[in-house]
Amino acid sequence: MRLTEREIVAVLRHHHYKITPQRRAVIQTITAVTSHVTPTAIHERTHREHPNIGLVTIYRTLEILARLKLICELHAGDNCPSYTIGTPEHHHHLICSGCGQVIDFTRHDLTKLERDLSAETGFEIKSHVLDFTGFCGSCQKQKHRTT
Amino acid sequence: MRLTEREIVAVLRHHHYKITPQRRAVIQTITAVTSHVTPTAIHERTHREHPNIGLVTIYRTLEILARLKLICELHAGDNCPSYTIGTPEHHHHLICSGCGQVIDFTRHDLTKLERDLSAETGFEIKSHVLDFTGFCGSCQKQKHRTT
DNA sequence: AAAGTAAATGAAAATACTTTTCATTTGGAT
DNA sequence: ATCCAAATGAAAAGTATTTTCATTTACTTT
Ligand SMILES: [Mn+2]
Ligand SMILES: [Mn+2]
Ligand SMILES: [Zn+2]
Ligand SMILES: [Zn+2]
Repeated sequence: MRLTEREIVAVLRHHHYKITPQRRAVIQTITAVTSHVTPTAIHERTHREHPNIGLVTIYRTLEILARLKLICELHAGDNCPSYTIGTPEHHHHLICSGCGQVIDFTRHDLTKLERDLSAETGFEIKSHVLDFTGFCGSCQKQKHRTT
Repeated sequence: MRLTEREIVAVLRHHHYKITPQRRAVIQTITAVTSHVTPTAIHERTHREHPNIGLVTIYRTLEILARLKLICELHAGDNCPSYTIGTPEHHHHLICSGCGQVIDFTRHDLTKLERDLSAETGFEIKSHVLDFTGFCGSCQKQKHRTT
């Protein structure tokens, strides 16, 4: 269900963005990683293979990918600075406050609520965010330990 | 339905926080304002009456109030830097991308979904965020204007 | 009422994150 | 092969937030 590097590149081409080695490298990093990661983390990973890619390029590339909805931007309560991942289709999140892991889920349809709210308030609703926060199994155990 | 300065002060007392003039001032500002505002905006407003309150104190006070769930922290997509307001009880948001206005609503119960997710993933779910984004009535009109 | 003390404050410095600027390079069209 | 707008990266600038630490103060204990 996740987009491949190929597909992402195709979308960029279609929007007349140039396919540079740097952009390819960022896309590779993102598609390779399964978790939500920060711009800095993406830079570090990409930097390994591509030693002189600048952090600025990471920011610029992420901005494009996010605008085209090719990646998912996450603003989680605590570690807010916008997070991203390689799962583009609409989904919701389950975030562990302990270890930071993020589980995506697609369950739950909010279109009815959306329609009702729209009718009541006159808003034209474009999108929504539904994120749950808590503690994953192993983080719960850790909390109960004395050491 | 919103907490009063009195009530907030009482909760702080109950948690053994000292009631300083600075904290009172911040609480006054927040309870007086009906919209979500940034730490800097809170500082500016509070500063008028209390000319030498430091921005640090605003941050520190907001952190306490948020932890005690006395204010609502908002991380909206675009203007992320954590926003706050004086409506403490659990609610959801309708955010206008045009003018930044935020409407709170309490409708929609997510406890069933929460229970299901918890059972499936083993997560102990503590809270959730449900925010809708779009354009309010007047911002839609503005978009359609030619000037 | 006075004293004592841990908590709170604010100025300044440190840190962190993100955007802007601009000279140089380069992808892809012609 | 040539051309040029788009892209890049180093550096600087702009913001946001946290830490440090000397000083003050709210509140408890006399
Ligand atoms: Mn996601
Ligand atoms: Mn709110
Ligand atoms: Zn965890
Ligand atoms: Zn609006």
